[in-house]
Amino acid sequence: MSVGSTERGPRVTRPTIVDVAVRSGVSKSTVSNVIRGVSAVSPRLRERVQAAIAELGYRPNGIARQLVQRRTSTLGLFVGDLGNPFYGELVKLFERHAHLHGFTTMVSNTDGSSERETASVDGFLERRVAGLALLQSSGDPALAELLRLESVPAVVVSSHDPSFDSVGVDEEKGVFLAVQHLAELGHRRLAYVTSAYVEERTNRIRHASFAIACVEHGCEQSEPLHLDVDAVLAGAVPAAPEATGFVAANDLTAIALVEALGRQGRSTPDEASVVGFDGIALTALAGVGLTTVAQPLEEMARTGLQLLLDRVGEADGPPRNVVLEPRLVVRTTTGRSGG
Amino acid sequence: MSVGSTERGPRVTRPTIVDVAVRSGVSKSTVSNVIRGVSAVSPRLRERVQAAIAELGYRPNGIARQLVQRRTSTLGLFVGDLGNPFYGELVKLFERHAHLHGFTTMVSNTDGSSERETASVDGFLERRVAGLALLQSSGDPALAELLRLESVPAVVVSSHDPSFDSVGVDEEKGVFLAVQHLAELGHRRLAYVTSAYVEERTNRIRHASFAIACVEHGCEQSEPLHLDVDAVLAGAVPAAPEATGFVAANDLTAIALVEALGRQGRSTPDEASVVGFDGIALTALAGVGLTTVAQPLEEMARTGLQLLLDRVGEADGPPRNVVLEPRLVVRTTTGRSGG
DNA sequence: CTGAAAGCGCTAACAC
DNA sequence: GTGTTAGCGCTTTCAG
Repeated sequence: MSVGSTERGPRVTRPTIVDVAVRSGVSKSTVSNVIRGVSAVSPRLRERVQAAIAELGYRPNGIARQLVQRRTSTLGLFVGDLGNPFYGELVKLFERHAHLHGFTTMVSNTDGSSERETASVDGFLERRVAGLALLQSSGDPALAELLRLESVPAVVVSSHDPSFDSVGVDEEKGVFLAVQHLAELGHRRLAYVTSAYVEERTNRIRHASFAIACVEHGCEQSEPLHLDVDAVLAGAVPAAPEATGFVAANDLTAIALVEALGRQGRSTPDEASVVGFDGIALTALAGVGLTTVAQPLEEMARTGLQLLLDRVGEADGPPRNVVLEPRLVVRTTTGRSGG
Repeated sequence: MSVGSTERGPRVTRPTIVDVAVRSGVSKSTVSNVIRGVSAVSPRLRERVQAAIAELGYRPNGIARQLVQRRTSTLGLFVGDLGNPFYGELVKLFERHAHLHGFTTMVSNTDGSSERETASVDGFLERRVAGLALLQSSGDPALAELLRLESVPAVVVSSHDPSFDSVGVDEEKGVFLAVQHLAELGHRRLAYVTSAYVEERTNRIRHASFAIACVEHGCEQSEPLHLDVDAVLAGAVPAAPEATGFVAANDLTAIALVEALGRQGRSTPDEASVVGFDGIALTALAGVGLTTVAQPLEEMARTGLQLLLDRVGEADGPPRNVVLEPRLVVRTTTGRSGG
């Protein structure tokens, strides 16, 4: 028989539903009924129970509930780098919506490592999460295979994956907008720039889209550049291709590129134009003024959660892949070719 | 009697420890023993059990385990704004260390709202988190009172709170370094700048420290400025005091300030010098080159987790408050007064 | 070294 | 309406 402390305040063992039942002179079920607000309980009893709950400082044990219900209201989130404001913002929005639906989120920062991913999946699965959201993943096929095997609801957010439910922007369109913008400004020689801060699959599709868009706009493609962002942060001055227009795989890479070009004496937008991808709010500020292809973060988070909750709610059927529209935001890192 | 599916692959009901026991012809306890790796189990049985586990694709149910053990290995994290890279980075580091210690983290983004905080505490408490980390909090005394009442281990990270275990930087020292730097550059008229993106308690202490440091360095204080960062992001041109040196309450505010000053035709560092606080990596890039007071994030996360785990491990005693050293990072938003 | 049995705190039939 | 009962899947004495 559990006792708990009769007084509120620091306690060793928390009061249980039985304590509440005893104190209010009713059965466990009645207490349970008032807690859950189901099946009519007479006002008198309800009041007594609520009083006992307040006096005891009782809090339902969610663990026990989850065990008996054989389901949790916990979602597992994978993100590559929370230090990237794009993902920080995305996690924040996703968590906000999840909270609105009564779900709590567990976060795993994977640093893009598939070992870390796998380890976290194990943890999440043992904790019986209701579903998983991959805000950024290593793309390791073993992960997809594992999730399918375990048949846990999962959604890919901010990227595309035909084998999962997913929501992301129209990558081709986004890159197209960037190239079109540069072409209209008179740039004829363009270069694609990526870095370790870009998810590999995303990088591939953006790069491919870049190549296509260049052809469509009659632009010449320079050698693509793989920028070492950390080195730039540390003060290095990496070489960059001789293009006048640059399309970066994401904003983080773009601002590092602007910095790197600056150190070579190639200032934006006079000597070079740079377009980013993501739409990080910060990039609007402090001399950055990055021209970029913005993703509809809010809508992405909302849609991603919805897709996931649909699956959690047993929805069946083939994967649904939602494609959102990107938007070009012109600021000050792009200008007419040749000044 | 639970059955589960005998084949691996999509399943409705997962195999339990009983399924494993039956399949390997041993008792539940023996299976439990091999899972937990405790109490010597004969190699033969262990092998049989492990084979059954693999064949069934069995995964221990953490929920059941947590229930019977009456404790979880889950930590609750409060953060005001994950979109602020400072906190994104902090959460990432904290989660990393927690993971290393076998803990999983649940995140709640509070937007500094104490209602949201309270709602999340309820959720966390029902889920019986082992401990709570406040990476940023509204400072609402009701929250502190609630946590004390519930006697849940808690730690405040990146800020100070005598009523909790906490780890943060020496705020006075940090602001002192900023003011000293400006004074040495010949600035005699200084202004303190804050915004809605600064935790209130942190703001108060930094502002107070600023006042003291100004006196110590014989500087004049202009009217403090409360900057509307979102308005700046949206393109507004807010007025700023006539000082030549500015100390911002954090980096986000600082870069918005640099931008706002720029729009008034007061470029940094020529017409005005700005010092931030936090040390967000991004501020090193792309024309920002923010001079700032950097906080030792990694050490903060590590120490914070350690303090928390000590409490989770029943450690008793008065609150421990760890104070870390801030470091001035001079970049390009500060220069000699008058050019 | 292995197994049987008693719960952890709660929900969800099913009786009363 | 309200109480009784049988578990959810696991750990943990305690016998054998």
